[in-house]
Amino acid sequence: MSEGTGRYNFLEVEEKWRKVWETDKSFEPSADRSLPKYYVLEMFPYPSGRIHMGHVRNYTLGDVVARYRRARGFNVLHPMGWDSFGLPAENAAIENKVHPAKWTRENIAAMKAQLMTLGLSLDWSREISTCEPDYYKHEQKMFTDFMRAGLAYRKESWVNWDPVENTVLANEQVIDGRGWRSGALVEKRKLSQWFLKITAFADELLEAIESLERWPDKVRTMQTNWINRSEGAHVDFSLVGRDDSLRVFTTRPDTLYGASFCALAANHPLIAEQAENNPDLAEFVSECNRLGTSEEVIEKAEKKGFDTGLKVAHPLDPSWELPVYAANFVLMEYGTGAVFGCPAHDQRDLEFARKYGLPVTPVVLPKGEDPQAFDIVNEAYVGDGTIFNSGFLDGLGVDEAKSKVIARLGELGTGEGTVTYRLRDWGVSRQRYWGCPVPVIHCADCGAVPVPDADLPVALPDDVDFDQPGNPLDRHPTWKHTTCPNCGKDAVRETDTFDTFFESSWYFARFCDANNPDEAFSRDAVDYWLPVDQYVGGIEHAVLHLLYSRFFVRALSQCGYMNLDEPFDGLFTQGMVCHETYRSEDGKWLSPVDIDRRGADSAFLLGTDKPVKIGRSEKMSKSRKNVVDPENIVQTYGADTARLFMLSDSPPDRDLEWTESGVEGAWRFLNKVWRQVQDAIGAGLPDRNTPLPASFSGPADALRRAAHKALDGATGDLERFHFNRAVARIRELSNAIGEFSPSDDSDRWAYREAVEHLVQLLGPMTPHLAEELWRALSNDTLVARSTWPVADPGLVVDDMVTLAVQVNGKMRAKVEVERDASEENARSAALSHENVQRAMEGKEPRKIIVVPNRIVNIVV
RNA sequence: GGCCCCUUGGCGGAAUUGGUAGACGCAGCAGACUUAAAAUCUGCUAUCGCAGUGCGGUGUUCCGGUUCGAGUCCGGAAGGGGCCA
Repeated sequence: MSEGTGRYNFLEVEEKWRKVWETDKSFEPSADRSLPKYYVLEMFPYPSGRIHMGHVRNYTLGDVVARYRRARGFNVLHPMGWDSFGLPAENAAIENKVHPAKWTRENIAAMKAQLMTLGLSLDWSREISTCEPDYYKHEQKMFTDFMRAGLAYRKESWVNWDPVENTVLANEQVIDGRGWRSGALVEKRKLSQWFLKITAFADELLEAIESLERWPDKVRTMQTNWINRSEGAHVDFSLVGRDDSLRVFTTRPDTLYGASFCALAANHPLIAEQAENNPDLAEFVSECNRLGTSEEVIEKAEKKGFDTGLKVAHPLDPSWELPVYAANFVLMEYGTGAVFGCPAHDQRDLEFARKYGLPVTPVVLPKGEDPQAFDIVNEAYVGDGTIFNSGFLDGLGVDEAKSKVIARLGELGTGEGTVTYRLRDWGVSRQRYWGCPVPVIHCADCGAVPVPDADLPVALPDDVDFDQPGNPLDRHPTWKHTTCPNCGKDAVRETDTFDTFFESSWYFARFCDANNPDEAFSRDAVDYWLPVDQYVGGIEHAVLHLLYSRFFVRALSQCGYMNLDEPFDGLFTQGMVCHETYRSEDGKWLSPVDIDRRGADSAFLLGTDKPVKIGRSEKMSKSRKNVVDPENIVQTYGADTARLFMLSDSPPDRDLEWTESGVEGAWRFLNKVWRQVQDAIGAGLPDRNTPLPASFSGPADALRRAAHKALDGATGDLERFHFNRAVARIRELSNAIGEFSPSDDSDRWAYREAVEHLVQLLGPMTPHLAEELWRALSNDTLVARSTWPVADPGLVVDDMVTLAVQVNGKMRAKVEVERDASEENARSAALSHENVQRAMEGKEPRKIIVVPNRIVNIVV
């Protein structure tokens, strides 16, 4: 404890207790599988080299849960690791000539040291790093098992190709048709790639969303939309003058009589066939390919088509012929890559029809419209209505017409009902070095052969250069040359690596048995620990990471690794950490460390009188320079202050505004608590085991009530992730303690009780200070290992309650009555109050509503 | 364009889920301690009126509704945000 200064010496104290926890192995879970378990996990970080405030918030929230659950008697697993494959390491290699492995390992060491200073209750004995062969060899095994189970397959696929980065981009990495990093115009290219069959679980993934009760609705909606199940039909249009037919997918078979053309994706096989003898069509196809595969870009682009000259016959009326177009808004990956256009009832089709002079025939009549007068001008009608202009479907509703037309198509053999999804199979191949090698050998005779288990891992070679663009694995002189495990002939290794979402799709399972050298994890370990009880992370992973992980537990279950429905039982998505932005007069962004804040709304460049413009609070980002380095905060105020501030004002799911004054407020509070406990000790607290006194003075009773109410309320708040409210209650207790001065032994007994509650409540939030004070109160245990106190219900509810009295709904008085007083007593207490009498102006009450322990409303 | 969410003092937010609006904190003001400052402590702080410690009016973005009673429920509008297009 610090001497002389009268202030809390956090530097000494925080380091001391971290060492104690480490020696004590306080955060390693018990191996006893009969204990109730609780698995708390925060999304593991990419090792960029330094932690940022977003990490501090994320890991503080998780740590509060972990420490609280431990105190509630759970066997808690709270691990940490590194999502350590990925592009930045390769970029560093290119820019700074440092090997990705070296760069990554150094970053991990630096970030780990920073994380250590936060006092997180992590079990570091389970630390994992996904770029190490002892991690990725297991996922290579999984992949070969997926191949054998038919869950991984290879196909030619159109991809977004970034010509500068020389790699495939995901749709979300394409912004306005350009690569998100390089800014280069993205091209469509056809590559042979590996896919994981996530669509095999589309229905299951969709239906199970309903069971994820402890997930935010927002995330559940986003996943539902992402999977986007749609019921519709496959319809076959026979090609005029040929023997084959064109299969289209539609969600609106009821509008088939409104068809005026068919449109095909530019890379539909039929278009490829036609383009061979049609250079103009071929040019159109390559123009479409330049658009990329992003749906958003495609949707925003001008709708263009190219008449192939082919005709198809209408499936319900063979004498009716429709033209066939290649179109830039139809995707080969969705449905069948072909649609029929019904301009009257689809906006895209309408724009297309207007452009190419195609007929627009309305077939759905909105309620109340006259069939003779109803006309489509600039807006397609997509709503409900009655079918008309449609032969045997006339007069039916949309849904009835759908089933009837599907039945008819079935009879005619020209179509059938079907279900499609927007969700597509997950392409996992990346043309990159710093990733997990795809464990496959290509043999001229045997094809793609999985690497046998005994040969795993397929480790990345260390001797690579990054002097040229493209994949260093591919141009490595020896690495890819090997022999076929089947026939023994010369063969080559796959040189692609996995998408880094692969590693993060199963890391939560590895943590259950992180040091298992033989298997990814033992069945026993995952059976006990999974699912994760509380997952905490950013909303940015609402779809991909979380959906892939949900897919993985299903795929792994199918392959016998585990038996699990869902990986994450509870999910919490925290808000961003924001800060004011500053700009100099010439418009340059300025960092908060260079700002001299004077008063509520003026600021100057530090050490000068140059005014600075204060901008609105935005997410901390390097580009706006509004970042505050956690390391500085921890050095200046200590980890507990940073943690407390993270928890104090804003609800965890909302954005948090980082303010210097708020941090100082948290720091002041910690010092106040420290002083309060010193004062209490100075007052001569009774020994810990002193029995409960028979009676208490009025102030002591009030203090005890404050302590038990704070405990009861804060416990409920912690259960419900209302950490900001829990902090408020703790401050209330501190305020009550500050007003108390003991005068006898029973007072001092109550004093100790209140102070101990305060310290224990702070345990999950400011653990270092809590340990220091707990020890100062002559406890020989650790708060980290202590049991959460239980509130005495008799002290949580008061004997007397204040009733609000309203007259005609307006608050007029407050009256004190006994808790659970009879309606009669409440009524007469209310009526006898002088303010109430005055407000009633001598009138007779017409009706009196009494809500026990809350309110009396007198209607006159 | 579609769907969803949000809007409470100068600021962050609270409100037992239909029952005392503004807990707790930040900022501010006043005071105590001090030679002084820092630190700390105390008080005030939605707003207007009557004149002072109480009483009354108004007040949860705006308009309307349901109800004895609405920040909370319903309908509409505005502004902000998110997701999908």
